[in-house]
Amino acid sequence: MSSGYDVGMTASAPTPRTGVAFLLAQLGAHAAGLFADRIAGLDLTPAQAGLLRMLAAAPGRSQRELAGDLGMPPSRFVPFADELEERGLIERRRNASDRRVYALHLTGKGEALLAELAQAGMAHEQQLCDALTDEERDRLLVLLRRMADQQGLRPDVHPGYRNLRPKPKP
Amino acid sequence: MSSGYDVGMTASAPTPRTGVAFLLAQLGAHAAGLFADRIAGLDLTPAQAGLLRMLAAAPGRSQRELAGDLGMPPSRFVPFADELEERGLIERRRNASDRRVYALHLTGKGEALLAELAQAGMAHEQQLCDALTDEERDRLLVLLRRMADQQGLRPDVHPGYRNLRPKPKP
DNA sequence: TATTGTTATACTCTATAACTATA
DNA sequence: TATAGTTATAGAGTATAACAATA
Repeated sequence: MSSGYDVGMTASAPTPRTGVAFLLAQLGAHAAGLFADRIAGLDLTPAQAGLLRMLAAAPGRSQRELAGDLGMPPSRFVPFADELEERGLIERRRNASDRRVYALHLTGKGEALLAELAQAGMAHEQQLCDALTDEERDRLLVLLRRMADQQGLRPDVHPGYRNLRPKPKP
Repeated sequence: MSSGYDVGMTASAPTPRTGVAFLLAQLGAHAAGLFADRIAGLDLTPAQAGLLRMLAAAPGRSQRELAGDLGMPPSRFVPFADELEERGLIERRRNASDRRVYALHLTGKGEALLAELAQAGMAHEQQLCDALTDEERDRLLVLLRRMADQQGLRPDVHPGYRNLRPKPKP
């Protein structure tokens, strides 16, 4: 096999499969994809789920703040929030003292969906950690938390929303 | 703080920050982003780097095969390969026995760039594992490999190419 | 007739930049 | 004048499907 070429240090590719970095990227994309598929059953995209969680954690923030945390421009946030509002999951409330801003809140229906989301999240976690014992999972958690911390990643809020869209149903 | 609502199990969001799944997605996206930034200095996108590595590991494959492994339709692969060919990094060779297919190969220049890519990959790995001792990194590697294996992820080939484009330079 | 590589087209998404209403 | 939200528009990127050459 292996026809032509071989200039000096060809060898078996750089450091791809071997390294932690590659495995993290691979597993991370895999995890995000599985999660997207799972919550598609709730008619939610990862970004929508992210907003619901953010509103539960800190209600009443402005659209611009939320858009910033989700990594999207305000202009894109508007139709994004529109859909969730039309579905009765979130609510825009005018601020009396500054009538330019909307304070965003979860509705009762939104809270209920968030509970379903929690269950989906737990099942997702189990599916992903199926190859690990409980003790191993704990040790993994410690290491990953330390890495995330040292890399300056915020404890909550957006992994790689941005480019995840729902899949068509063939 | 924390105005309105609180329907039963509101609490502090589902299982986001806590779980392995979320941390993997977060760290994975972070790692992919850092790597993209780094190799942008070599005028390469992650997908381009992926193709170079694939050609080093298994030269002479057809465009359709490669496109499939990269997760892109053949129609998209054509201009993708065109650019790399114009830059003199890869080479299309007609198959004499079946003149429909092109066998793709790295050029000498491509091999040289691959060596630079290897260095970038090693620096990337170090940057990401900065918070870990060597022993911890080894233990992490064992756990991640086992997870990836059990999840059916192929040992090499594409993490989350697809949606990673180069950034504009402001 | 089936398959490789290629081109063309139509569609989705996105960011940029105007616009309005409040301040 | 500056800022929150909104709308409009134009551009990039994509997949789908048609096409040509070869089998």
